[in-house]
Amino acid sequence: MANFINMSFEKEIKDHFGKGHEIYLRNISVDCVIFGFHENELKVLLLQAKYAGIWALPGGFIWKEEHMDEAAKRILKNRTGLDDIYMQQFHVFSKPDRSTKEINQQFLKNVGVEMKESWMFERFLTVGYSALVDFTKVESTPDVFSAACEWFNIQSLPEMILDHREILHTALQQLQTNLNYHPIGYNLLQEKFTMPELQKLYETILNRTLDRRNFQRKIMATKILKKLNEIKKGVAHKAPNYYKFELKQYKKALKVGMGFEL
Amino acid sequence: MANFINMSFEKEIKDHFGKGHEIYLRNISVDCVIFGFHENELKVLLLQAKYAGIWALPGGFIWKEEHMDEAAKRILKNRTGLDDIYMQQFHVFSKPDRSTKEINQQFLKNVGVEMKESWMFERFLTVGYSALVDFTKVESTPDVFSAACEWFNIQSLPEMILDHREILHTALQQLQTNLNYHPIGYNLLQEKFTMPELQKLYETILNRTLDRRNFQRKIMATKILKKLNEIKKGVAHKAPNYYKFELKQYKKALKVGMGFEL
DNA sequence: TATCATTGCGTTACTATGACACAATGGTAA
DNA sequence: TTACCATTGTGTCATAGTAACGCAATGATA
Repeated sequence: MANFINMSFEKEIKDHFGKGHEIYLRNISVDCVIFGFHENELKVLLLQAKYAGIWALPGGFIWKEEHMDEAAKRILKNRTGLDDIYMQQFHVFSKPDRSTKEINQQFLKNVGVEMKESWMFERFLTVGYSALVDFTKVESTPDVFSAACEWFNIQSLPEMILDHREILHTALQQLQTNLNYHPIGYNLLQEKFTMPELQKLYETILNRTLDRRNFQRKIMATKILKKLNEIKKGVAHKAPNYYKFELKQYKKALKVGMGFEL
Repeated sequence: MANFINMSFEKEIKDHFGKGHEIYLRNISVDCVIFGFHENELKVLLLQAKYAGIWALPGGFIWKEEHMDEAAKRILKNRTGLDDIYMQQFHVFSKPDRSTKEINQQFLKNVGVEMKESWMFERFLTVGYSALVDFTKVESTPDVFSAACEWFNIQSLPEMILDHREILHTALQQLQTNLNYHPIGYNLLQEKFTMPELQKLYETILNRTLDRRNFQRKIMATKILKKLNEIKKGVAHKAPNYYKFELKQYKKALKVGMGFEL
């Protein structure tokens, strides 16, 4: 009945539940809210728990000798294939009943593994990290506990485990707040893009419309954009110009702030 | 040689190092940056490690069934006697070398306790919390590991363990940033206060002077203050008016923001 | 060649902000 | 008693930033 792949999977699960505490810090996990932007919609990457159907944020644990930021980047890399993405911790979630004990026990039962004690049955604090990535560059890959890894529109989310809905909501709020003080878009858009595309990104995140002309004036005032000598083709109306980010100014604005409100 | 007090202390230490992991979450601690304001100076409350002389932020651990916010409040209460203070987590510090192993081993040696293994020798992530308290209401009390608990002027800090200097610095920066968007002073000042007093508080935190007249105009525009029908007496010049906070508006502004920059 | 949605650039009124002036106050010193 | 003075309360003004809106240019499509 058990084939090679299942044997390997079973061993992996046994190792993780039985010996994970030897390589990971205890009682702490990291959960990542990975935002993407596609077809004028803000998306978030979720994992579907095996045997359960319910969805969860991509998460993981911190190696005993690893910086937490590195753990978050490792998780991002494993789920999306992406490197070098700016990630930000935004909150620690610490309700006393944050335990996946029942879910994990059910999971082990379904897998056919018996285990009475496990570090995975204990309570976990989780540190929320957020990332903004290029939707088109992501090769979404489920982890060992998950059956699927998919993008969801922020407006139509599925049922999620524990407090993951709250974590996601907090990340979104923080993103909206930061929008006024920090530039955005470098990881979310293609290298060259038009002004209406950038504006749509802002409007989607803020969930409100912005005045086209004022938006352009303010963005250009920050000098984070360079107007390219190139025009979009094949549109049934006046063709918009292409822009790209001035990385130097962009990174400066990330630190110092933009100095205006939208 | 050992008297009753020392016996009790020794037992407490043995329990903490030997069995603390039975009641606390592992690998996580909480450190509190407690700000006070006195004589136009911004102060911070620090503990002096026994037998070492070096100083540290008041900190502690999270009970297995306790919300992290409650743990932070418990620590604040134990060090200051204060209840009902708004505390905010502001960052998680997670460098891989965050371990007090050597310090703790030296401490045990000084106390005369032998212990080869302890959860206290492991690496700790720490969650930074900040609080603003009324300097005059604080009854500072050292914890069991500390010889002293004292206020320090933010401008003249002593040597501090681990990354506590960095934690403090981060808290201060966050405080300065938040000042533009959230009201401050409710816990830091007496119930009634004058406009120059409030302005001094802002100036001290921001570390720059503000225009007296513009400051008044902006603060009053937020409606978080109520002008009292009372004037300060015994000053050798024009007597300033007293004000108090309108708690309802104040709390609203805490959530929504102030809507201006200083 | 006219149409049309959309873009690029510009204008105007209004509001918030920084800088500063001046009179009022009430204890202090001549 | 009176002049003095540091400090407070209130107001003004020039400027910069913001929201709201106008209009011509563009280029594929009908």
